[in-house]
Amino acid sequence: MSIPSDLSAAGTPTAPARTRVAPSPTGDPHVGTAYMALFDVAWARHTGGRFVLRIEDTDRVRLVAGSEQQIYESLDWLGLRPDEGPQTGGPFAPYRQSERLDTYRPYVDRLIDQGHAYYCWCSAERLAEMRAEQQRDKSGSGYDRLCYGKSREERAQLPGFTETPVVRMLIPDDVSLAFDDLIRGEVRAPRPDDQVILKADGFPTYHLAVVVDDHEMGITTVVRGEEWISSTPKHILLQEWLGLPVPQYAHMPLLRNTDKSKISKRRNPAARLLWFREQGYLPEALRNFLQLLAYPPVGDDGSEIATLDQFVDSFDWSRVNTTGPIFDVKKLDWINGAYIRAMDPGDLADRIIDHLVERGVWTEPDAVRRELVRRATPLIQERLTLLGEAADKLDFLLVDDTTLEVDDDALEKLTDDAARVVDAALGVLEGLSPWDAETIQAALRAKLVDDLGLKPKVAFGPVRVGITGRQVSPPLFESMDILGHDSSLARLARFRELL
RNA sequence: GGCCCCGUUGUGUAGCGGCCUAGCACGCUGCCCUCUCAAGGCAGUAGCGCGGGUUCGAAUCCCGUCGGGGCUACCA
Repeated sequence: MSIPSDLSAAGTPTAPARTRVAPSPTGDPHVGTAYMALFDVAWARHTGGRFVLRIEDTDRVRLVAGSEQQIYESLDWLGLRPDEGPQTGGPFAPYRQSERLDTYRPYVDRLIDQGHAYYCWCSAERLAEMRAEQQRDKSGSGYDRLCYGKSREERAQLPGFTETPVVRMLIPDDVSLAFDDLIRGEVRAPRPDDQVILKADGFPTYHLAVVVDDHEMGITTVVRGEEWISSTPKHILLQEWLGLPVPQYAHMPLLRNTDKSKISKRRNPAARLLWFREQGYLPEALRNFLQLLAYPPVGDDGSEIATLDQFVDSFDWSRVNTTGPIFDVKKLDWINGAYIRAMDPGDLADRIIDHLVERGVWTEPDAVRRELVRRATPLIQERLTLLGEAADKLDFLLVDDTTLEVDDDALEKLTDDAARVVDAALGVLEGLSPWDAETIQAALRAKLVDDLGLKPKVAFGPVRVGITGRQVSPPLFESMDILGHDSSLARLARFRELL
């Protein structure tokens, strides 16, 4: 018998963690945000802590209206609602960086006073030229500190001057480049440039803002993507200069496109978090899938199907992989199907309706129609991968007998027996009672299979096409049951004329 | 280019020096079941990037190499 792996952890209580996810409202929310949020939630709940949402809207140029709202909605949809954030509030409000401008300025002034930061009046053009030159010479990159140690007046004499200055960090020669990572252990990062921390428009850059806000909001564990490893020394430096505690860092592996590049909306539609909802994925399934990326299964007996609670209970940073997983939706499809199969049919029917109405495929169904869908849902439940597929599978039940279209393909594939079969079926079905799946099947089987000696496949094929218009459909007899005696007969009679 | 990070079947993972003739799941293929399609059951397919060490023994440790990725913005 194996020993629970978290036995030792259970003995050493961990202090409640405060984690945060900090997306930028610069477009449709990204799957990466959900991925980070999931691990944030896992750690926060595992330790009895809190999960915070902070909106990082310091890039005024790339700001996209409405995307902040979408962030809330998609996080809620996924069941990862933050404990604190702009929409829920909390003790450290405001949770939107654009509303916290006053808090950053004093930190900047302190850094300038201490000599750790300096003004820079270099124009964008000069900076661009400088970089181009460094490219050519293959000389070291980074700001050349032209402005360092100069007053505004002194600098104004030199070319490439601009009126509105930025503030830069003065990276010392002995910056510490190594830090501890919860997932990777000791990590070494590249030597940073004299990074801008305050932009000309008065907004802080990410680097200053995260450090200040993470501190002000009491964040203890920073969970973010691997792409931030190279920036971490800057953040730690700022924390040291400012005398702030250094939080624990957990740099998650990057989700990737099939070509192994960092997942992007350009190359992968699934990079858009909203895409999953549009496609008809269940939020529980997506969450379960995300939980499997760069992390071993945590379900019973190692099952990959597992609840959030199971994930939370067994959560351990050391189990997070360092390799960036390729985001392949195939597995998600299977998981989604598994969740659909496990649902209560009534709930599933409601979800199907909601989804289809939301997508504009169906109009809001009336009571009769809704009941029809509820009755038919069990027939398609184990045949669904995505919610949206229900429309196509249920269509034949929702259409009038006279408007039911018969697939040309299905028609062509019928054998010469078809007319004979339909006639026989019509005959035996005419006065059939009671009208239920079992009786229908028994009657049809007795007549077509036993009497006419047809193979079941050949016998029921034409009936299926007549009833559903397709070669492939939900179970035939149950479908006829739901359709009712009159509709079924009407369809077969009408179909007979096509033969 | 420079600096970092990473490298187990097609994909997600297990493996933390002997239990590995490398396990599981998805996918794919075949068979069974069967009113079609699914679901389910069974079987099969395919992997430790490469080369050196260390060791009695390496997927597991070290070095190199190759490959992939990230960063290198007044974007996050």
